[in-house]
Amino acid sequence: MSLANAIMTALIDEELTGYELAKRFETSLGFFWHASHQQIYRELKALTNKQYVHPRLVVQNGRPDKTVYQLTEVGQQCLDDWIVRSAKPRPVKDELFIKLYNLSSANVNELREQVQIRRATASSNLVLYRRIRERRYANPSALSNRLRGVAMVLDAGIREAEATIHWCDASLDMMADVGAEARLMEPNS
Amino acid sequence: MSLANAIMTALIDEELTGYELAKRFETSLGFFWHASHQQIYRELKALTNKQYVHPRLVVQNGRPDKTVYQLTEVGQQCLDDWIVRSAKPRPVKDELFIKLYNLSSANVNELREQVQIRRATASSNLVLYRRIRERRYANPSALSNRLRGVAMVLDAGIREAEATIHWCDASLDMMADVGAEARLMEPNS
DNA sequence: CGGCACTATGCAACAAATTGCATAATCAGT
DNA sequence: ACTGATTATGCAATTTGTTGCATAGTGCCG
Repeated sequence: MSLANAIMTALIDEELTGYELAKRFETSLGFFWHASHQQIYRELKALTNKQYVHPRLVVQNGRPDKTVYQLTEVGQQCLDDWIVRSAKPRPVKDELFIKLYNLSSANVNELREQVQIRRATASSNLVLYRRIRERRYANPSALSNRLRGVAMVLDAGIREAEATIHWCDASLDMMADVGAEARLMEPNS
Repeated sequence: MSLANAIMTALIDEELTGYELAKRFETSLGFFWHASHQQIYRELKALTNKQYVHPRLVVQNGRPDKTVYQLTEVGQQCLDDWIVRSAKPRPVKDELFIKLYNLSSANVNELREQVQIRRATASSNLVLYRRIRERRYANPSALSNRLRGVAMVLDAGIREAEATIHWCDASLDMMADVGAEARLMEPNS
């Protein structure tokens, strides 16, 4: 149900097409909630059936027509109700952690590489988030309530990226001398 | 596929029943990957079909018999192959973030509460993780390769919990004066 | 001795998410 | 004129995850 609410959130202050929504989920909103275009189109259909959003066909010259969706009163109401209900804890699912549970001299090089990739991703996210913050959320107390919430989420992204970078560095240190312990106790290799 | 690999990881150094696996996913392993018992039983069946694990019936006196699973050679091989392949980035899915995108004077109290809950959870995780680290992973350089990997994951948990706590505190500050902005611009409320 | 929690397993139905494919138009570059 | 990227939409199949239920024995508490 969260996806439905994420979509409705994106529709609060602008009408969007499925495609544009998918774009949002690749950039801004998508930093904190991911969804593919297939999910979005499917969900939009479901939301339309429930009358939570209203589709409007926009005829275009030359290119194929498109459908923009706007949030309805009922949709807004339902979103508001959802917001005040208790949020599920963030699910923990990180493949890399499972892999690290299997750290050995045989795979340490590949795992090191994967940690480096993670670091690079976090690092470029951090640059991006910081830039956004400077441009639009530099002074939180001057923001409207809604933008303040967005600033909080952005702040979470920044802190998480920072923590990830530090963790990667510490982990790379710890992996530096893995390999000394040869596979002596595993005669079958 | 990650669930399969998480299960096989848990089976590396002990035979376990489905039930015992489910326990692991509620505690140790479960701090970093969640799975319900239904998922586990289903996956164990699939793994058995693929010959990645081998079931062994243990007849019990009095209580019903149980089935313990052990990792096979093929399973181990397949796990090893998976480990060195690139890990998917950690999926971002946090309901609370979507809710915060909708911060307003109408819901600030409920959202504040939800942030407090999040803080409390992170805080008790932190205590737990730190205790585990002190007891078993205090001196990382003395650890075997495998345990070193586990220590890294634990470290990630600790850092994430710390970052979450700090974020919650900062957010609660930011939410302190939300509400001043009345809903003057929303006449329909 | 009655009830409740825990061990132990599993089905069925459903919801959510992923993967792969398919269409079809526009626009920029070679 | 051809190629490939981008806009724009969607189906179908599969996998993954959730919810609710069902069974059945054991052991503890009052």
